Amino acid sequence: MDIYLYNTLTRKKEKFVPIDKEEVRIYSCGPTVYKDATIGNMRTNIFQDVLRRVLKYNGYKIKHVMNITDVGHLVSDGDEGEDKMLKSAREEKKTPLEIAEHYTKLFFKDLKDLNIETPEIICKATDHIQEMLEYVKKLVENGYAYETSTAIYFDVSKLDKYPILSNHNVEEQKAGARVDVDLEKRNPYDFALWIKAPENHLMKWESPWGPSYPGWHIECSAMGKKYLGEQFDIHTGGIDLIPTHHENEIAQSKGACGKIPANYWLHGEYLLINGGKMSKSLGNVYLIKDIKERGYDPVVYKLFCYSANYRNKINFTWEAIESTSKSLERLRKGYKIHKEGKDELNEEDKKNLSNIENGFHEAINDDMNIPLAMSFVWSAIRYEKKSSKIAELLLKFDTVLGLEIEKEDKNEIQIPEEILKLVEERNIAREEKNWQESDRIRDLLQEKGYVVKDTKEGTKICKV
RNA sequence: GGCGAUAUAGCCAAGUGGUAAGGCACGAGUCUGCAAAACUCUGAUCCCCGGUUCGAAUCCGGGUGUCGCCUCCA
Repeated sequence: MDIYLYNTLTRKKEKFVPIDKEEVRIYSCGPTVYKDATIGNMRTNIFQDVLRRVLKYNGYKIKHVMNITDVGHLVSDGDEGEDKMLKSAREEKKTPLEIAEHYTKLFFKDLKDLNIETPEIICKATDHIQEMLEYVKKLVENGYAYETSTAIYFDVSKLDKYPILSNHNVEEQKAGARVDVDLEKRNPYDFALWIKAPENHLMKWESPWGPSYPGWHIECSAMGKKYLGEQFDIHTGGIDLIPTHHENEIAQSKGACGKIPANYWLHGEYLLINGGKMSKSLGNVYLIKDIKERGYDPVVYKLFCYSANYRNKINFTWEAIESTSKSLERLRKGYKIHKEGKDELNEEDKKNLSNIENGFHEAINDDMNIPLAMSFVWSAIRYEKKSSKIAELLLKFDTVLGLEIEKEDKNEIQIPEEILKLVEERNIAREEKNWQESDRIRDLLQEKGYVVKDTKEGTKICKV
């Protein structure tokens, strides 16, 4: 079955044809490890993970590279300002290395919590200084870069076309150019490839231009080329990377190798908080940690992201998380019921299930239409006959969704002795039809944070 | 000001020419001593106006609203 992906380069949904028939090569722009990753960042990681899983579902092998930016990402893209790593190091009174290690660790913890697969290759910018330097030298040799008193700049006017991903008009922007113009820059859109380090700069390396450090965009070009070659299949990132980072990455590749590095450019839309932007000043920046602290399985957040297409904005509210939490619980329970189901499936059932499977496959192959795919998952869950065959199908779907559908409800385990004793007392009262006493104990349990459910299989208890 | 996105039931949302997937909530029912849970059932003609068409949520034109980017940001 063909796969279709929306390509930012052409602004169209295109049939996906990999360079290599068996292995798909993907590059994803990873985190700048100077602060906590937000749930917004994680939305992008979730979409990238779904992409991997969909490709695998279709039988492809994956070679997926993700970078860790631990140097070179400046506070301002005007190439003024401080390196983000250094700023955090100063503020937290740690070394840049400590900062990077700390936040890298937290980042991978989030990925694990969300059941996101780790890319095959994780590469740190600071481990590839030589590759980046070579890349810059190449750009200078090819006539695409020039030196100023502060940095080596990329000359965008040397390209046949500069903004090719985004539509902004360079000429018009020039007219309204900002005040803090670097007079040594030839064009307003020229960006720094390599930056000369001031005297006391913490992170710097020897180079033909003296002690210096890389610009933000060069790492992805250099590492992408090293691990995936001059041209690979898919490049992903958040939508905000389109006008600066990815535009500049393409510029660099065209200058150094004469080609656009990836055939398909996929971008994940933003997550909104209560209908607006997530920002520190509004105090609405949430982390995966916050979701856990409210007692939700982090995977709930992942399922929440599945309610909309990755190319549409999605609005985060705690109400939505609560609603999604119920959905996840029902999915997992539904799976369990099928797993233990003993119904025989006839030809008719097999045909129905085959239709569900096809519908799911078509949906995920259509530019990862997960919301539509989920409707087929629900059809399987709610299928009237209960059979382990359906459970197997659900597990197959979960290789794409990664919802840990087979995970048992934690609440049914680990109930304290004291609580179990009260439940026992209540059951005795119920047997004696002493409803007053049994209801009293039920209220007491409620106060202690537990809810009882009297099912046919006996009384069950779980945390509120 | 420039660029872009979006407007579908109470909420989230799929659907881009043939009479509206799915999830959550609400309501009804089954079950239960009651309750909860579970299960079943139930709801929209698609922002407004005009046009194209046998036929439009879906195409075209105009309008209105919301949001994002253009400075760092996934």
